[in-house]
Amino acid sequence: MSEDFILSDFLPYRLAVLSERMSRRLSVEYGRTHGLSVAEWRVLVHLQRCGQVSIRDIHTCVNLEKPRVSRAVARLEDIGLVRKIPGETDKRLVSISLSREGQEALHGILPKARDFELQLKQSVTSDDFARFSAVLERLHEALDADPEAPPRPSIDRQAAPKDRI
Amino acid sequence: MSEDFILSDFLPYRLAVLSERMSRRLSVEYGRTHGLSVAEWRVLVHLQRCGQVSIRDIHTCVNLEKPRVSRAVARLEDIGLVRKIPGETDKRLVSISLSREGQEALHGILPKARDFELQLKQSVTSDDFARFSAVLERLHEALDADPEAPPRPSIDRQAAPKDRI
DNA sequence: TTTAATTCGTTTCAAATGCAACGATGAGTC
DNA sequence: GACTCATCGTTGCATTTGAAACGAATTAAA
Repeated sequence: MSEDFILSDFLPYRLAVLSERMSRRLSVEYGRTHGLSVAEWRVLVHLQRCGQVSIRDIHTCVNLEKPRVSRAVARLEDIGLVRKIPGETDKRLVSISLSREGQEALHGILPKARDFELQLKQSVTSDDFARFSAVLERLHEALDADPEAPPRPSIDRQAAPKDRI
Repeated sequence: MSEDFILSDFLPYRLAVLSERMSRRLSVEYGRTHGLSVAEWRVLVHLQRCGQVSIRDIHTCVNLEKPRVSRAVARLEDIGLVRKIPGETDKRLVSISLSREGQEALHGILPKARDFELQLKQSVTSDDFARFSAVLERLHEALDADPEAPPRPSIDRQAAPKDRI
């Protein structure tokens, strides 16, 4: 009976294993040196790129649940890496941005993150990596077409100077 | 200043997002219909392939922390999908295996899992997928060489008939 | 304007998580 | 055997998690 199902050949599992391994290795960099969690790391990086944003914006851009973002931002504010000021026009919104300390923390971490990614990328040819990326995109598209699949996070666009909160 | 770091281009993040999305979609199948968690799903599949195994074996094969495996197995036993009998020779070990109900549950789920994977794979050519797999392997190897990275899970080998607990 | 419906961020609460420690068993050494 | 050390699975416990509910603020509809 053709019942054999090999977990280690199963695509979702394989991706999960590699991803968890990679994330855990990366978290050593920002965790041990700065005591940051994955969520906090993502928030910082997003802010570095997008400037002044709302909780909602972070939520939709970095694939984190809203409460998780809220808590991560709260903690980052406690640590002093982030500023949180009430929205001007819309008082529901909160305007979040990097503090100088936050920028400095990122300066300390980003190079290591880059190095780590580079080390990974260098294990394959750039052509292979490009094809690899294309496959990732195709897999996303396959999920996009599946009504049961959760939505794909938005692209983290640099906010246009006038488009900021 | 070349400080721009684009999260959505960052390999670990990209893998995490795709993986989370895929796992979440998949969990709809076994979660909604059978009330299973990711850990429980992995345990069942591993048992289906490897027969009679210990907690330790599951732990090293399916990339789950030991307590998580222990609890997943305990719950699966409560539900009746799994048998748990004390080890014969070594009384520390526990021999875990699928019950008939567990096998039937898998019969209900595995086809859907296969379909889902097939749907994903069909979005790229088989050649592209093979290259993709090769890159995954190379990335694992890069992590293998990194002393800070967590170990890669063991391959889930079908236990030789005589090698079982 | 008043009312209803939405959106934003936070909080609540129950469940999941994972590290560390534990008791129990087994293996190695003397 | 007695003693130490390692391994197995479980449990304690503090933290994290996320779905749902919430109040506040805004928008849409009546």
